[in-house]
Order: sequence, then structure tokens, then C-alpha cells
Amino acid sequence: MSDVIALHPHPGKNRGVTADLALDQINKQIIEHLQRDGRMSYATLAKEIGLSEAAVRQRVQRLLDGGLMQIVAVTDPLTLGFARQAMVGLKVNGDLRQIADELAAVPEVDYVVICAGGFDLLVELVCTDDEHLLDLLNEKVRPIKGVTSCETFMYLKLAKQTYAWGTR
Amino acid sequence: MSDVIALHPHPGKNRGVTADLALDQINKQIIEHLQRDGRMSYATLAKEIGLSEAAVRQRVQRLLDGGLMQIVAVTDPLTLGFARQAMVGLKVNGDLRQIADELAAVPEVDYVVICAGGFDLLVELVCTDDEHLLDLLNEKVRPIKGVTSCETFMYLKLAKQTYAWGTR
DNA sequence: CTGACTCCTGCGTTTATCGCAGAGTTGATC
DNA sequence: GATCAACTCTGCGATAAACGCAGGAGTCAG
Repeated sequence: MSDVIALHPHPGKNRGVTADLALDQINKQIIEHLQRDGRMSYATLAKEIGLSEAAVRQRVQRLLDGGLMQIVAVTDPLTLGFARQAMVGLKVNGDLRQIADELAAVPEVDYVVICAGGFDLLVELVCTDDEHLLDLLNEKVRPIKGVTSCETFMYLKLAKQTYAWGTR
Repeated sequence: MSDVIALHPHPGKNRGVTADLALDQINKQIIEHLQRDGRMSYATLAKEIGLSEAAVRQRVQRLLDGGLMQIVAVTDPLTLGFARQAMVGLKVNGDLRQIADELAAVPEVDYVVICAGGFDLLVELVCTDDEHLLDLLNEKVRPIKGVTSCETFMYLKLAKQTYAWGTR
């Protein structure tokens, strides 16, 4: 496959910087493989990359512990009984970060991004039905202080959903 | 945690329906656990759910093979060197599904959803930089036949990203 | 009742994971 | 330039998990 790059990527390079978690070429390779199959064994991962099994295990563990990567099961919410999903575009006044955090605290909110353009915030909601969606919008989203406008885009069909962007 | 429900969910119930992949309570429990930790061992998963290890392994394999669930590593693209992410809201004329498929074929597009509201399609782009984003919009998105309007929301900060909605 | 089907269990074999001690490098300090 | 601490890798034995398969039990159609 692709060439293995530096077997010894400057050991001891990242001292001082405590929890820095360098994303060297090896870690990127690890992530790329796990983006395709999150359950790949450390052993085969090690063979593919050209490192010992223990070293790969160590690196994966560090990536997970550091919150830089997580390995999870993903599904189409529609197949799990969440009949109603929606993206909400918000315009707000005040502290963007704080409002984003408030929204992030809502369990039914699975995605919050601060952005530039016609909306200040984009928020994805996962609901069981229309009633649930209405409740959320009415009780949890619109009442947030600083929210001046709220436009809802109800999902009709999820056409693509990928997590393997690779790395650069 | 939650009570274990029916140990024997009507064996042999889903005959006839060839590749149906029933989402019974057990499968939902499996998904819920793997949404939290995709690398959980079949053994502990089996103990938590109250089935044999082999049965759980069989079910997980079927969920994966059937494309109903995938276990992958997820990361914040920004930490992986993708400095520029954006959501694009499109208004289109013509066949929504076909246009959605065309967009889905673009590698840099990781999310396409057909929706109701001010936009017909929401598309998420993962780019290395502004140049890349400009290229994409100019060469791959706007030229698509039927696209009448295109509004871009550049990501400034990802505030939340979850894949564990649980199940209903 | 019989047969086909599905799903589960139990168990032996193979494979992977875990934990730890030791070697090699690097950068800072003296 | 020698020493030391910090980091990462390797190798290996003990433990644990995954795999494959044969057998049992339930369900449904004829």
C-alpha cells in the first residue's frame, strides 16, 4: 500500500508540551485505518503500519484517552426509531460560545457548530417524532437568551454520511 | 442499567423477509453499548446483555454486514489538518435524489441530506483550505444541473459532535 | 407430525490483548 | 561531552477474547 514513512519519528520530541498529542504520520495512518474499520485488531494494524503491536496499542490508547479520536458505532438515526431529524439555523446576539455550550448540553442535540454566514449557529436535532421536535424547539432552543431567529430544516432523507475523510 | 427484556425474541420470526435485519430490543442494546465504546469486547457485551458471546458476535457481524451499523474512528477534522469545513445550503430544481447522489459522489462531501425548508439540500464539505473550498464550490457544487442557489456557512468552531443518541 | 428455518449455547482451538521489563534516542543540565 | 530524565519502541509470557462448528430448542408452513 502506501510507503511507511519514518519508523522512529523523533522519539522524545514532544517533551515539555504535556498533553500535546502529536499527530505524526504514524498516528495519521492509524486513524485512517480505524476510520475504515474501528474494530481492526492491533496486530493487523501493526503489520500494516510496520510497528510492533504494543506500540500501536499504546498510540491508539493515547489517541482515545486524549479525546483526539473516538471509536464508536454509527447508524442512520432513522433506522433506530428517530423518525424526525432536523437542522436548525440560528441567529443570535451575545456570546456565541456560551450559547453553543447551552445547546450542546441538550441531549437531543448531537451537533453544534459556530459558523459564519446567514446563520451564526447550526444545530442538528435528533427526535422521535414531530411532537418531540416541537417540544425541543419551543422549550430548549428558542428560549435561550440571545437567540433572535430560528429556521428549521426538517430532514427528509439522509443521502450520505461518511466519517473517513482520511488525513492531510 | 435498563432491564433486559426478552431473551428469546421470537426465534424464526423473520423468515420470508430475506435481508430484513430486525432491530429488536437486543440489537438496540448492542448498538447503544457500541455507540459508547465501539471496541467493547464481545465477551463483556454478552455479559451486559445476557446472551452468549457467540450470539452477540453473530448479531454484531450481521448488523455490520447489513450496513445497518458501522464501527469507525471519528475525529475532529480540524485536528487532522482540515482547516476549512463548511455547510452548504442549496436550492435546486429537478430531481432531488439525483442531485443528492451527484453530490454524494464527491469525496470531499461527507454529509448530504435532503430537507424541507429554506434549502432543499444541506451538504457538508471537508476541505484543507480556502483554496480547496473555492475549487469545490466552483467546480463540483455549483455546476451541478438544477442548482439554482448556493449559500455557504464556513465553520468557525465545532462545539459538539455526538454519535450516541441511544435508541428508541 | 414432519421438515425447514432461525437463533441460541457450549466448547475446543486459534488468535489477540495486556502488562511489564529492557533497550535505544533525544534534549536539557551540569 | 557526560549524565540524567523523558519518551517511545520492542519482545515476550500470561491472560483473555475471538473464531468456528456441532448440537439443541423454538417457530411456522404444509
